[in-house]
Amino acid sequence: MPDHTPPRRRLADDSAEAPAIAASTPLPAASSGNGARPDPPWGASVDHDGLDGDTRDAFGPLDVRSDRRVPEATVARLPIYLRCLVEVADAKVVTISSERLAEMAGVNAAKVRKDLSYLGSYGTRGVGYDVEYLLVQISRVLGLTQDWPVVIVGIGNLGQALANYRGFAARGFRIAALVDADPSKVGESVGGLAVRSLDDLPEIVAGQNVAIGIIATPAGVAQDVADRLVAAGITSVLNFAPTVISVPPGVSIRKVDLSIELQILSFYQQRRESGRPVDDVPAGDLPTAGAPVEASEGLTL
Amino acid sequence: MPDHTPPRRRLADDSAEAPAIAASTPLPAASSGNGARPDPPWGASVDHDGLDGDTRDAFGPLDVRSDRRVPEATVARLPIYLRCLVEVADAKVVTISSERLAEMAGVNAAKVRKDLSYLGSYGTRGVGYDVEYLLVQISRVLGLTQDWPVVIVGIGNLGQALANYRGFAARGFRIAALVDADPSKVGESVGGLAVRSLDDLPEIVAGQNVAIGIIATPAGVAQDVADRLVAAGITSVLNFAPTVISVPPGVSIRKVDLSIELQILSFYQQRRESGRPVDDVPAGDLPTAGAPVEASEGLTL
DNA sequence: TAGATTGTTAATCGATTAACAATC
DNA sequence: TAGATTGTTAATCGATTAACAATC
Repeated sequence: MPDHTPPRRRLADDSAEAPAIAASTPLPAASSGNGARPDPPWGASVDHDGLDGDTRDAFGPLDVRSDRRVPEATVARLPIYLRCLVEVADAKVVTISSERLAEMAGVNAAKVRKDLSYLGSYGTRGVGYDVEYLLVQISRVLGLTQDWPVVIVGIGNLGQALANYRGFAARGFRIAALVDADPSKVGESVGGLAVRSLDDLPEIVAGQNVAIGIIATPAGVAQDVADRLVAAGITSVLNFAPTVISVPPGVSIRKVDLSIELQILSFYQQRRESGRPVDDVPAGDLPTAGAPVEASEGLTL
Repeated sequence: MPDHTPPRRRLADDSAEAPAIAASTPLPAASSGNGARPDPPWGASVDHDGLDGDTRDAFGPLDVRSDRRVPEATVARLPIYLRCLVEVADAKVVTISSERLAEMAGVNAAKVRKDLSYLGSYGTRGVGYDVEYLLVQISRVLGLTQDWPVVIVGIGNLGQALANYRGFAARGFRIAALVDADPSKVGESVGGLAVRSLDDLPEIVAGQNVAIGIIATPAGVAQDVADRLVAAGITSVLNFAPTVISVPPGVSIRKVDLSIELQILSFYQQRRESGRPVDDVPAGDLPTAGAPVEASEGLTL
């Protein structure tokens, strides 16, 4: 069986610029022993970007760019792989094949290999991927080796639920502050934090170096809140308000829209009920999965 | 200016099989007068599916299938368009151009036209789309002309927030029941509903004809809950638990994963901070939008 | 060596978008 | 008629996936 040797690394390394792996506990993985990651022979083979051939791509074959472009769809799947890896690491599994990882993540094995290949050559042919090592690499690529303070704006039902959500802290997203426009809410304690005024935003963002803002307000004020967040220096926004908001270039935005998800389900449900062909099962953010995952992580959502 | 006449309809109509437009109030739009929709001349031009040519598609040109295939990406955008239309309808605007709708939805105008063309020819050249009419058509396609009872499983922080979320009912998703496995929670009242036992699931689903289930439990029990939902007869699942769950074919599943969204933001944030080229701004479910939407709908999320 | 499994290629598919004829 | 705007085409782009040579 697999005579496991630490995987070689082929791509140019960008860890020089990347933040050092923090001693804090950014990942659940930290508790499952990621200090013991294999120590691969750095620079064993100093070759270029691996793109040799007719691939339609802007990189010339000599362009050793540390910032390999990672497709958007791949970025969105990396957190899933990470979660699966944490799970198998907790079970003390040392190596994992793309096949098994794919099964757990609910995707195609070829997709897993392709996705991971954007990060570098972290597998070993005939063996698989070293779980701990891959886990650390994905964490690094995702920027999870550092702590990200976040601010939540809008402390209604959802804001409070988010403030109490343990899964954020468990993944290195520390809630730095809760903010609300309603004076009657300011000062109230939620999840161990005192709610602060919307006017304190600039001070909070600057003082605690907050880069990520979460909008959990009613739709009507979401754009205004977004503007204030951006003005205060926030450059990543997660929007839960059921409205489209716009941000200037250079600011990232993602949205989570509860009603929209239900409406999408409604579409496919209706098709089924009216006896239509229902070509494909619908459309998760990720496909329907195929694995009997027996999840661990004691999250009390 | 636009001499507005009711838009013609070109595609084969499938309203024969589709549920009748309910008299209930499935949409906020109901309150803005959608009873007054224009009455287009049905069957004016009886033509086929419009797919004539070399498009790689399974439909033969003579195959008048009522169930036009709507691309997944389009389905995911229809709820956004709908929301924008409700907003302009409330402002008593009668027609809207693809350009304006695109601006509001934060997408490309060509995309709006292409998306809407999958539903039929509901616009009028030189004029635009009749707001109320388009609104009704999108609602119908999405299955929002009927009421969808939903059951929420897991009444923790998030489950309670969801139970109190007014946006669901406002869009025709009636919360039929709240369910939890914890006996100490059963009987408790949340958002005006008594929490029921997980064991009551079959009875609830059958008795109230529930098709959609929402999982808001910890990851560890999510798969088991999904299995029970499916066994009880649920065929659409919205999963908030941070784990991949699998369901049999014929059951739809979508997921909302809070931590994953933050991790994706972290990726792009890190790229920016480390002075990388940051080719593209990241990756919302929908793009970054471009419109100063001043939202209405008084949702108290 | 034989078996296993990666990393990459290339085919294919689906989604996006500019452009423009159709037509109000 | 002139201006506006749709609906559709076709080019392009990005994502998926089977297949297989490389190699452990």
